[in-house]
Amino acid sequence: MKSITIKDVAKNSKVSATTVSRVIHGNSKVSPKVREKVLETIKSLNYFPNENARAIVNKRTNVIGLVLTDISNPFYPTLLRGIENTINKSNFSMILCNTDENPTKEERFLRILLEKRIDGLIIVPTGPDISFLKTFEARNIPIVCVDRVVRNVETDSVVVDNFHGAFIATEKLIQSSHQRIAIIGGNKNIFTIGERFRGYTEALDTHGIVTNQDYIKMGGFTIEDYEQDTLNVFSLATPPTAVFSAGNLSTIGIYIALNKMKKKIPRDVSIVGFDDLVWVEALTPPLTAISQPIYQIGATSAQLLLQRMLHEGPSEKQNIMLSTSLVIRESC
Amino acid sequence: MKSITIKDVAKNSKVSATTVSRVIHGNSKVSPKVREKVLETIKSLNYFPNENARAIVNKRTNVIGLVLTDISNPFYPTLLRGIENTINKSNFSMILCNTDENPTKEERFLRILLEKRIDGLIIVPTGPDISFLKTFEARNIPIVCVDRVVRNVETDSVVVDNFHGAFIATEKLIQSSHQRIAIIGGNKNIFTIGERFRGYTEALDTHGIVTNQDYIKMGGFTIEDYEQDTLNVFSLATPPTAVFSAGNLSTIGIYIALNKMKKKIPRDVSIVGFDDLVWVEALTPPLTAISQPIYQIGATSAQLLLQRMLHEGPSEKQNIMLSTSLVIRESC
DNA sequence: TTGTAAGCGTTATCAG
DNA sequence: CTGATAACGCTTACAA
Repeated sequence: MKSITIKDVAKNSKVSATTVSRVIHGNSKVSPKVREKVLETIKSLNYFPNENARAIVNKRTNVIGLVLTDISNPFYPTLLRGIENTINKSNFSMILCNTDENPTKEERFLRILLEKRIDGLIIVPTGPDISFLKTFEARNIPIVCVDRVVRNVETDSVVVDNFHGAFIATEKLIQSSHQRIAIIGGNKNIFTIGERFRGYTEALDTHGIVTNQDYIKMGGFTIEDYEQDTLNVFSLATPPTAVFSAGNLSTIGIYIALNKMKKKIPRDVSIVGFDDLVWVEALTPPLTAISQPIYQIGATSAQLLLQRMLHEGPSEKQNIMLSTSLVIRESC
Repeated sequence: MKSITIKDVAKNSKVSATTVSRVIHGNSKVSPKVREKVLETIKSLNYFPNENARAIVNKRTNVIGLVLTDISNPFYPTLLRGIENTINKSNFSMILCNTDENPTKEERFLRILLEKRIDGLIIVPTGPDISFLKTFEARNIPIVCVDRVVRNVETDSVVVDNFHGAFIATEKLIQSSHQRIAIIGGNKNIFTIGERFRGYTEALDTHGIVTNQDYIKMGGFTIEDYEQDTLNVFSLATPPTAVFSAGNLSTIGIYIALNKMKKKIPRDVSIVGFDDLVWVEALTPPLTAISQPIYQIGATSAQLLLQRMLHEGPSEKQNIMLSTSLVIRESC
């Protein structure tokens, strides 16, 4: 099954491969007649240039890698669209990899991406030290960290002010005169979650509320975990009167548990959640939530990456922090 | 900035490039000593083979294309994971493209994927006639259609029994002694939605209920559309007593609208929805829903594609239809 | 077991 | 404006 190459087009058009190549990208001068003819046979032969061959001579693949933890987390699809819509304008494609927070998987993916010679990388790193990124750096392949940062190599980055978001979320609860405020969320070792936990603690501190260790349920992973955490914390002798949900999955678990316990929101329990996703408005009552500019996070990181890949923009690394806002609904 | 190539490794190991090549994929015989030496210098030079160069000689990229409408639709992330986890085992990577139901975008992506010489394609086609797929077919690039099918080329496919799912959903409502049943959903021209609409109609027919055109709100696109549709249909002089939500976005709109109208579910209105996503259980009350084996749809299509790419399995195209099930909760 | 040389599909250089 | 020719990084006969 011989594939049609530029030579076939050349032969059929009675010109050289060079000429065909020229009409294809259209930079160089080619006589109108010849161009016409070539275009014609390209069509008739149904010829499509081989990007891999191109890549090897141009040292450029027009592909970027997107490495994130799990596209199933409702945060990511919007992020991805922000990235994709931005890079598409410059004709880049994207290879997607899900690490599931597993550094081994992550390294394997990075290796594959490197071998495919991607032009740039956008990554939500599993941890603060990704040694393989050194290899990218050494080859001058631009890296943008999103949502989390890395400390062993200097990269551009786009994150959100998780600390402040959590702070105002917790403060909102305090201002609604709550004193016994629980926090339910995932693993604190994850950068964003750690920041949110800090924000929660700081808000309590600022308002002179002593943190009750029993009200801290950090370390869940699945919705079921969060559901159980909620059940547990509200079964305490002195249960909290409010809860800050540090992530979107925990919000689901909390609502499920509270529904099962027949607790009315906000009468019995107030809630503020992190992440304002489409379905939180369908909850009863609609969730008061911290909203992140998710799409924009994606678009911004893609812009940063494009700048680097096209060698535009400043040479110093940029570290952008976008801000969050509180969307008040009826759960608090 | 010269990149390190196989020749550098060869030179530094005092062997030929051929030998290096051999130790890299490990098929051919190489003396242990030489192998050792080569491996060593590969490490010390931090050499990584160039997959593009490889691709051009092997006529194989180890990349597949995944073309879907919009990863933001909560149906897709799970589908994607089913695909990814399956192809990763065979060391394939995936380029993701979102068409937004736009045939022009779709064609552009397909062209790009073709030029990148992907080994296989998984696609949720925007419509029933995607002419560009002919080009893939002509080049023997395997295609698997997911969730929807195409009629102008023969492909493997994996779909779900949308008709039957909608049928039993509607029937469930009827069996709860509803007669005035509305349907709210997206554009009927989309294969899956059309099938669901058929299922709804057929169920009514079967049970001798005449369909009331006023109860049919098909054509929404955004959550706001569905919210408005709900508002409208329940403002009718003789409003329905139940509603079948033909998609997950419509479910969100319906709950929002019903909440606003202070309608109690299921006391005032019963609901059955299509798609059993994680958050439907957090709704009040939890949604009775048609569940699709989303992950499995993905995994199955990836398996089909792998078979073709590795030239295993039967030569006749396979058209697989997976079944749905009704998950009963409290909204009906 | 190892190496030489040709070839994969492009593009860039340099003459003409 | 057009065409040889070399080069990109790798693999695979074919020889040795």
